[in-house]
Amino acid sequence: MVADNIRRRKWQQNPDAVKNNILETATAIFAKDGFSGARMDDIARQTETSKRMVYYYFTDKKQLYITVLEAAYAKVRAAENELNLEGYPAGEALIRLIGFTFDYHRNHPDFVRLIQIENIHQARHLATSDIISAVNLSAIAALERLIKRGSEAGEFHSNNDALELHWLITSSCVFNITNRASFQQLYGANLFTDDGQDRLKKLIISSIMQTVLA
Amino acid sequence: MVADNIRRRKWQQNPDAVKNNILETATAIFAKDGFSGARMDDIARQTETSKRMVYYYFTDKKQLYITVLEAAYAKVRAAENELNLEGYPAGEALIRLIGFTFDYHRNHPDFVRLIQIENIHQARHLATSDIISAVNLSAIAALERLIKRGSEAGEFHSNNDALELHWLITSSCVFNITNRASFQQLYGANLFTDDGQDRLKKLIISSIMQTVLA
Amino acid sequence: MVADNIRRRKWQQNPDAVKNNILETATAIFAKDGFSGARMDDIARQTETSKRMVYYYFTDKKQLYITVLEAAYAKVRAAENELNLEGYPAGEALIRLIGFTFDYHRNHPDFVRLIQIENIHQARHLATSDIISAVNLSAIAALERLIKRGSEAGEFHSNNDALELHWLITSSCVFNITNRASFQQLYGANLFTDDGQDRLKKLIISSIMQTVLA
Amino acid sequence: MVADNIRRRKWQQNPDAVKNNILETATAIFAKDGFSGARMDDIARQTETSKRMVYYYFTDKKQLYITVLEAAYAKVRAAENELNLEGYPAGEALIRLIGFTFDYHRNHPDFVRLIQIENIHQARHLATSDIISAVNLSAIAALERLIKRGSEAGEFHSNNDALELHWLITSSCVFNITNRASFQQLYGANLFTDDGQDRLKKLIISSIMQTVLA
DNA sequence: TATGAATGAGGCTTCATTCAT
DNA sequence: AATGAATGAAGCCTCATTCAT
Repeated sequence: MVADNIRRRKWQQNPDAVKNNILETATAIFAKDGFSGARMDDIARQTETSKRMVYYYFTDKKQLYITVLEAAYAKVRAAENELNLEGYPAGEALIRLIGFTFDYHRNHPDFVRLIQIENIHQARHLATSDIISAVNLSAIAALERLIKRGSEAGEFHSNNDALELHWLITSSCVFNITNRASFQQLYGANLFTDDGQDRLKKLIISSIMQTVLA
Repeated sequence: MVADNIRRRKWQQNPDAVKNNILETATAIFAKDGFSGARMDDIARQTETSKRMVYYYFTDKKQLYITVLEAAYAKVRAAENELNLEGYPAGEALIRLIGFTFDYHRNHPDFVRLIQIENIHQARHLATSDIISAVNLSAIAALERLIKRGSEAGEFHSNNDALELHWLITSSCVFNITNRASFQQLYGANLFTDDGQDRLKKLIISSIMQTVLA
Repeated sequence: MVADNIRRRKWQQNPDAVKNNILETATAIFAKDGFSGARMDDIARQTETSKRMVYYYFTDKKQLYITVLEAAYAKVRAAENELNLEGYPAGEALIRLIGFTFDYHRNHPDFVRLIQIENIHQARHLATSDIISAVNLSAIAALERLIKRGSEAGEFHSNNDALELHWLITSSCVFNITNRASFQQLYGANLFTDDGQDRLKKLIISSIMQTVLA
Repeated sequence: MVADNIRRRKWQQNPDAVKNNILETATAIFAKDGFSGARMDDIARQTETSKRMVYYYFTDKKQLYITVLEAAYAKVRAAENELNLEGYPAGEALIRLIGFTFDYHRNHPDFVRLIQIENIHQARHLATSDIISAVNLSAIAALERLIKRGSEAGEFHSNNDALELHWLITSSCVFNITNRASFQQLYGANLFTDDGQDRLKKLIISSIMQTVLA
């Protein structure tokens, strides 16, 4: 606002700042309006640069969208790495992982919405991104190690499947965000207050832990 | 050409058939491409009538979309009524309900996708539809009765909340459809074969039943 | 100019007139500016309809260009059919053919320019048009029959090749138009007055006839 | 990277090399895509320098194009000087000139294509170039001397006009290149094999010599 | 009720060029 | 002499919708 021109200058010759600024704006708008619904003009306008710059750095709408998607996934990985599941007994580690997953999705609704949008488009863009596969496979691998640890320690029963478990955990955590609007519309806001969310988190943890434990 | 004309004439006598035809086509296309992604031209072309008729009967894109949504919800209600949960002991009834919910979503992916799309648009259109609220509230009421029965019979513990339970059941069943594309893309198709789906269904049932049972 | 609205109405519901109007305008502009140089906006503006109509009937710039090209070729065929070479002794028929070719190109500079443009683009669009091949092969066939007649009558020597002859005739007639601008620029306008053109026509006829005659 | 820097430095010491490099690249691209079709970005990218240098040395697209055109013409002049027609009897000299013209155009398709492009743009840029006129007038002068020699020697008849003859020779030689793409597309590649080209060259020589000789 | 023709507004993208260093 | 970043103007095309019959 203050001295728009000066701010412009600041961007100039600072490609990464410009790119990040565009990416953040685009993330919000794609998450809000979907791929087709998003307008390149809107994105550009909410950016601190020009429409031309969006194309300069991201080529076209589709590339921009893919980059947004990749950046969102990269952020999850970063967060997951900080969890340090290896430092806890398997049971506790799993509880932490479920809690983290629940919270992460809750705190990053844009990320969840992007995946949802991607699914509506048959995950066509995911297909072309190596980065994204990598992120996710590493998450499964971590869970596999965790399960193995739990089984060997006698904490977990021996039939747990990492992918299925991941699916089960993710399903509720994702749904919690993706269908919040329709749920709230139909049944009121009770489940989405802080209290309600705590109850749901405990519900998920309890139902999953009982399934996993020996 | 002649055959074509005859078919055309058939429509002319039968407005409801025309409307249904348009509605079915629109359902498929909205489910496939989302609201913004769907093209009125595509819908009209895949219809057995003309574009003008689509507007004649449904006014504009938004109205058409809302009608599609309402029609989808109406179909669920019809299906649920056939379940007759009252005829079984509470535990068995709940297992049947979860199984039904899983299967129903699986068999009606377009319905699920429409709700997803609706959520991406903040359930704005749902808000305007009375039909839809009604359908859902009756589902919760049925579940409440079931839980009460289970508690009274000593089968279920006494702290189960119908809405939370509905949320938990629905979450996995919906996610199973909505995020199938991205899951498959990232982790392969194993979970989505008939076998894989059976395993997931059992997983949900088991995790939920252990949470509910006394 | 007079009652623009009324004229608009006249177009309405008269697709062929609209299409022809667009095609003529587009022919002139593509001939003048080349494919890349031509502006869809210019074409639309010089049309008696709107830009939207151009796309409605011709899909995109490329399709419009191809249609223009095909229409131009179709016109040549129509003209050639009126020549009735069969009605003259071979020698005279050939002289008429050369003269016609010279005059036709001279009178249809847009046609020639279109072919030139097409050549600059490596005749890529010609490749996709069946219509155009057909037109041209029939021209060669006619020349072949003419040569055969001339040989059998002893008028022509027996080694004439239709395709080579066609090439030789066409080369000068085409060049006369395509390189007129640069020639005139460099050597003045003398060759392109009516007199000059008559001299050139005679020169071509004489040089070719001497080559063909026995 | 290191090697790249070294190469860059080499240019820095050698402006003419940079200019030539740009000019050659630009020649090829203008010849391939026409004026409007050529992209400054493409030219710059295929260059061994940067886009900025293109503008630094050649101001803008139009100037670059004109310079390309002039450079192409300059090269023809150099070639023609090596012909030394004066050393042969007029008839033989003319045959050599036709052959040379045919071959030269065939060996310099880019040059021919540039002129073609120039003609499509009404030779507007040629108009502004003194260099180019000079080149061409000297060609006519040489032919004039040749004809005069032939007439005086009784080899040629006395009505030959240098400009018309130049036009006749050039027409086929130019057309051979400019319309090769469309010809090949429509009638196959036979005329453009080495054999085919020899036959065409002989055809031109024969048809022209018969016209010129006494 | 039905239809092919028509359309304004707005979408995405690309161009030649210039700026700050 | 050299460069990567930046840009306004203009290009092509598509959308939901309406009109005349």
